[in-house]
Amino acid sequence: MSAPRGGRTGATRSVRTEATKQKLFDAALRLVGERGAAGVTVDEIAAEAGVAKGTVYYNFGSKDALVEALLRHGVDLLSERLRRASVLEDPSEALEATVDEALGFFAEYPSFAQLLVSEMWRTPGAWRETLELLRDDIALILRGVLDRLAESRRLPEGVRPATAAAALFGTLLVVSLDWHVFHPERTKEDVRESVVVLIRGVAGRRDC
Amino acid sequence: MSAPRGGRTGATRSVRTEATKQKLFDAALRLVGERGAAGVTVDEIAAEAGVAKGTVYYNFGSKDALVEALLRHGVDLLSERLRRASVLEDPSEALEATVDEALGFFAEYPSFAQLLVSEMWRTPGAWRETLELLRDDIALILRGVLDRLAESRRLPEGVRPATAAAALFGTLLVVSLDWHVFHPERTKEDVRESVVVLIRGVAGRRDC
DNA sequence: CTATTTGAACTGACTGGTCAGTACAAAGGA
DNA sequence: TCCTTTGTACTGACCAGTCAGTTCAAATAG
Repeated sequence: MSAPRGGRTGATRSVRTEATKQKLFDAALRLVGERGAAGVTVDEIAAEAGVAKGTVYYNFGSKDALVEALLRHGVDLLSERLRRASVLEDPSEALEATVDEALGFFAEYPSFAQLLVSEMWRTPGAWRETLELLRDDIALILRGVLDRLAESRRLPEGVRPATAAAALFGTLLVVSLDWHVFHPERTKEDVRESVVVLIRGVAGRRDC
Repeated sequence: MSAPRGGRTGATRSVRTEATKQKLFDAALRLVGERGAAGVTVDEIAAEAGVAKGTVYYNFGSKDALVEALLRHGVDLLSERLRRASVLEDPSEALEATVDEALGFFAEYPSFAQLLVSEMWRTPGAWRETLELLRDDIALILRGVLDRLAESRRLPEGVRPATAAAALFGTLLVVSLDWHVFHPERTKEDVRESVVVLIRGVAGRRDC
């Protein structure tokens, strides 16, 4: 993750800092995901991380900056995984692998899904700019898969990849959240299977 | 919409009150949708509605109660419209009409879509119970359409209506929000068309 | 090898401001 | 007459951000 700050001693510097930042990330993600950025106090985050309040400001400068770092970090992780899955040779396989990665990621970091869904479409918002970037990042990856799918005629005539990408993202996000919040008893395989079957319906091999 | 508070005098009660409540709903919906419930003050809502702060408390009792009323009111409106569309004779037509209504509703009340998306999957949350009810309300309607679709073999083998319902809701919500927030230049017809085409892909007539 | 210095990392009490909710006297309206 | 609204003033809790001071590991000096 982010390189050590401009320090001169280059070497092992900031092993401590990096650990602290990680603790703060974990704590902040959990709390902010559950109760929203505005619903959590810096004191709570610090307490949850087992760190003094000043440390938050030492490391991130402000509450907003902490949340922004959280968003970037999470999306970087997600897009990395999606990107890797999305380049599989066969477009259909790539789509399924991408869906798989997204579900896996949201299952692994449900709080991030909550944070994302609750901040992504806020209109003025402290993170407009960042969020726009992040959105484009994900959208581009999904569009890539869908474009290739369209090229090999595996998408119904007339479907716009851009719309399909938004729809796919919405589906993945909402299915994951619904699973986590309202049906935690369902297994990952079960959810995965339902979504994949569903998506094959629209983007399956056209072999009938 | 929601009946006057436990009033005794039944009759013409609250013509004025109803107007005041409506002004508060409109103002609160706009502000809360944009900045989130925690990001808006009661003073702002009162000012936006052109009403004294005390009036908010006279009519709703608390900020939380106001937001809860807002959620209920909005979902009542939405589910009413969806329900009406969902009972069309032909399942495919019912699905398309339902999609149409949902997109229309979210286009008409984008702030409600924002409020919903940012509160729906919050885990402890002041409105857990209410939101759970609301979610079931919508989910049931969508499931109804999809079940009928499955009965008439227009859904791919193995698709679970419950998952499909969540997916559909996620698609509608996210496509609407993306349209409103990131692509406001697109026309309603254009968006509608792309979604309908997309959905026909998975739930179209199996006539190949 | 021991003593001293340096500075990044961290601490937590404190401040200034914000905001939900209350109080209440004085209208206005049916 | 009673229900509703207004406007203003107030309270008490809460909270983002600050800052003077502490800790400690590594660098430097003797």
